[in-house]
Amino acid sequence: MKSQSTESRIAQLCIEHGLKMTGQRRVIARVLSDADDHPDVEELYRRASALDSRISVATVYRTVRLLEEKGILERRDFGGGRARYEATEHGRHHYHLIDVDNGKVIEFEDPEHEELMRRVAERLGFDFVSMRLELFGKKRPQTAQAGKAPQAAKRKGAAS
Amino acid sequence: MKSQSTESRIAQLCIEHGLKMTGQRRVIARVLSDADDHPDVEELYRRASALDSRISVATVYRTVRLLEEKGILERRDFGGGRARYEATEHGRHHYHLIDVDNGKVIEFEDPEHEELMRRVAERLGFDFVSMRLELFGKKRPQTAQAGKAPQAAKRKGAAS
DNA sequence: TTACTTGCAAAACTTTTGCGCCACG
DNA sequence: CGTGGCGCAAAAGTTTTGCAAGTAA
Repeated sequence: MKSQSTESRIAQLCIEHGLKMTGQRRVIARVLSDADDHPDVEELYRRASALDSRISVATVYRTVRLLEEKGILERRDFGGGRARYEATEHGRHHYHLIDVDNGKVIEFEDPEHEELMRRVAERLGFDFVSMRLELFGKKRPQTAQAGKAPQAAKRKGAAS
Repeated sequence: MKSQSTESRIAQLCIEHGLKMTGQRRVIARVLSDADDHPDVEELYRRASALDSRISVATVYRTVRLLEEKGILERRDFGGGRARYEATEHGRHHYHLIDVDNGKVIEFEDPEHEELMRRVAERLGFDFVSMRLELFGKKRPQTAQAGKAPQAAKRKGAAS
């Protein structure tokens, strides 16, 4: 039985990967564990700073890069010029539908998908490591869904 | 019957979209039409310059951005820090498998896929605009396929 | 003609890094 | 204690932009 801990889920993974757990990493790990969206570095820095002001943005960059290399995080590009991050999922994957009119991100699942991709990788002689799937769409006018001031997505700085 | 033209395929699309066809755009359009890989701006600039030296990199940036907005090009992120471009395909889509050990990109098809994604978009109340699918994998040692000096992929500057 | 496009160079941004100090293990 | 991490500020790298001049339609 695994002893319960006060560490966040991601902090646990860091430990399992043999990383030195500094105060800063613990804070960043908690922020990442609590996030249910796709923050960029600037946003992670903002949230981490709120918990502990002794954190620099350079450390956030170094940490997300490290965690990505360890496979704990995955980097996404939703087209706002900044990389965005979310925890790697094992098993139940989800994907992203980006509304091209406002940059909003909607998550969706598609259970068959990963198995499909594993087979593709295998057919090509590769072991599956990870994947990204981004779907871009335009909200359909349609059913009693009044337009909510559709504003063109700026190129820099899209939303969650 | 469509009259045959000396314009490249992409140049034709530019015209159909009502874009003013300058000499620079024609050259860039030709380079893009001829490319069967995924060049970044620097590479496009290199190829375009070889055809006509009176082109600046700023114009390449402006042009790919314009063509992406028109839906003529699609931007890709294969993790080298620079955006890469390829012509939008209608119908027979292809996807990308990136070898995590050396950054090489392998294309593959998966005919069911687009239809699958169209249905997902529809289910969520969106019209399908485009999609990206990137698969990351590690070459399987296996069958009489001797290792070809697997060198870790640098973070900046991956290959074709 | 006239609005749009280009080249050039500077600016804007995101991300990485060198260095001296600090802290986890 | 020693190796590795941190903050700071500078550097590096990519992409955008202001402006004056040129060009397609």
